[in-house]
Amino acid sequence: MRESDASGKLSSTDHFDTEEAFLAAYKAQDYPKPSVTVDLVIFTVETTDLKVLLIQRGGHPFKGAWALPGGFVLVGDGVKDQGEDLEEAAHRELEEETGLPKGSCYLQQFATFGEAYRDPRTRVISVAFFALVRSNLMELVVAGDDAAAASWWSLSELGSVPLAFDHADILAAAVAHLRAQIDVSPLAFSLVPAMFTAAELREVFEAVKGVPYEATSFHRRMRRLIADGIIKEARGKRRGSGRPSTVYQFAARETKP
Amino acid sequence: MRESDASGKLSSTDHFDTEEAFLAAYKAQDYPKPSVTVDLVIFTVETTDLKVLLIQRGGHPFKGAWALPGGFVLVGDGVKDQGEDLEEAAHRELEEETGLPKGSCYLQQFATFGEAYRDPRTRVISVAFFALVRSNLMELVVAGDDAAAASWWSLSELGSVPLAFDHADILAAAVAHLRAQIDVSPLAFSLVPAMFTAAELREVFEAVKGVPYEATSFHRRMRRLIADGIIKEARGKRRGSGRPSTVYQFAARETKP
DNA sequence: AGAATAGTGTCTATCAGACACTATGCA
DNA sequence: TGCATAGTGTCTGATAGACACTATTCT
Repeated sequence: MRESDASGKLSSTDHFDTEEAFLAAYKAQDYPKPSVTVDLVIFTVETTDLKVLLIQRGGHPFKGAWALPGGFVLVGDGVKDQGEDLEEAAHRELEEETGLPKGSCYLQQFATFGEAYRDPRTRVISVAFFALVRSNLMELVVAGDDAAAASWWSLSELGSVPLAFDHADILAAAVAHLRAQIDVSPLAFSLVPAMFTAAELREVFEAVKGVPYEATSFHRRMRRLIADGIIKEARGKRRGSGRPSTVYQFAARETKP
Repeated sequence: MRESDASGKLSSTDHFDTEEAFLAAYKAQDYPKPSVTVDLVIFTVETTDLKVLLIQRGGHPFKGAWALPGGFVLVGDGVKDQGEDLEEAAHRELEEETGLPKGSCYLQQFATFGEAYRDPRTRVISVAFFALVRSNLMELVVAGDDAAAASWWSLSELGSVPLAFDHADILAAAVAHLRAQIDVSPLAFSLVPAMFTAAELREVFEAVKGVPYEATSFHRRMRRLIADGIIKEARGKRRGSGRPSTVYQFAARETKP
């Protein structure tokens, strides 16, 4: 079956001697293709709560329902111009929906959702990304150039809100990925401001994992992060209602002397 | 931009009162769409070596080069018939390429590769899966109904073999996912026969991680797996050139009494 | 008996939770 | 001085590596 035009390769090509000759003669066939979108699960942490940005749909289907931001991957004409990379599409949608420019947020693909009939209109395959917005940037998020409303939702209050399409599944998968990765990756540093205290970093872990962390064990963790060169102390102290706290910064950029 | 037909939603829909009315009137638009394929990284472990199944391409582009098995996702007409799920497509390709029926192998999506120009012909977005073949089933793998050669390659010998398309990247990502997940998931039990010894399971970990494991610590791990109800002892002993070894089996199906 | 493989006991190092304790600011 | 928050010291329990030791089969 693979060698047939319908499911194997794009066309019968064995009679071309060189790859150049083949490509020059190649014409894209017109078999049915799915639409491909990127969907974004945009996270932030505010007051020990993990929050996600949703938009309210203005049109059918699922008119009025809340949904993940997203949009189509632009593929050009598919031959001379193959369009934008998936990451480019995700960054473009992130900026369109939130106003946050590329580079201000961590963005990572985590799964692809392509079940038949997940969109009632036509076959749509959606590559899902999660974005991490530092808590101090959360305020800057505007509704985008979209007429629809955009707002931050706590995960806890989302239990009773039906989301459009299979977006509840996508959101659940994103949370699972974030929870699994935060202990073995520097993801947490993308959810705190560039300068942060031990308590702020701990609150990020608590919000993501949904369980309290021992402040004392967490200080040990901070000391190990310093010993390993992952973070370092920054100048100054953060003053609050008690003893001023040490301020840290992520050190990954300075590890190369 | 999202509200325009080209990049926002599939069509302007705000003038429909109900979702049913909208769907009845909906016609798929004809914007450029990418081709979508599934690619398979099929792993097995033989004699402490992690191996992957590759096929040799019979046509351009990359004629003669070794590549991951894969093929197009069938999407029907995209409206009344939206075609097969991504997992179905992966299972279908696995059976076509190896003769291994659905259910005999573990299959999991791990990433999607959609960079522009990764296929010189046209825009192709590929959802990558890895499959785990039990070592005792490895022999049953036939070349499939494809004329091209299929053979198992050790990861170590693949360093000098250039793969087609971006398949070297896909393979590297698959190995990274497998390595990261094997310690925190039951994946290893899909790489050994249904009945296995401690040494066989240990060899799977060694092959996947690429480092030797202490046999003594590994026995402790077996005892904990039994205590946690993950595995259980099977009847009989495996006889070899030394003391016969205990035989174990995965217990996940029997945890519910 | 000796080789070969399976499996245990025990010491040690590492790390997390628990909790008592000290440190340093503010009102 | 009392309160609030930051941060340390230390005990305990769980787990991995190292290694000496025992167990069971084959030749």
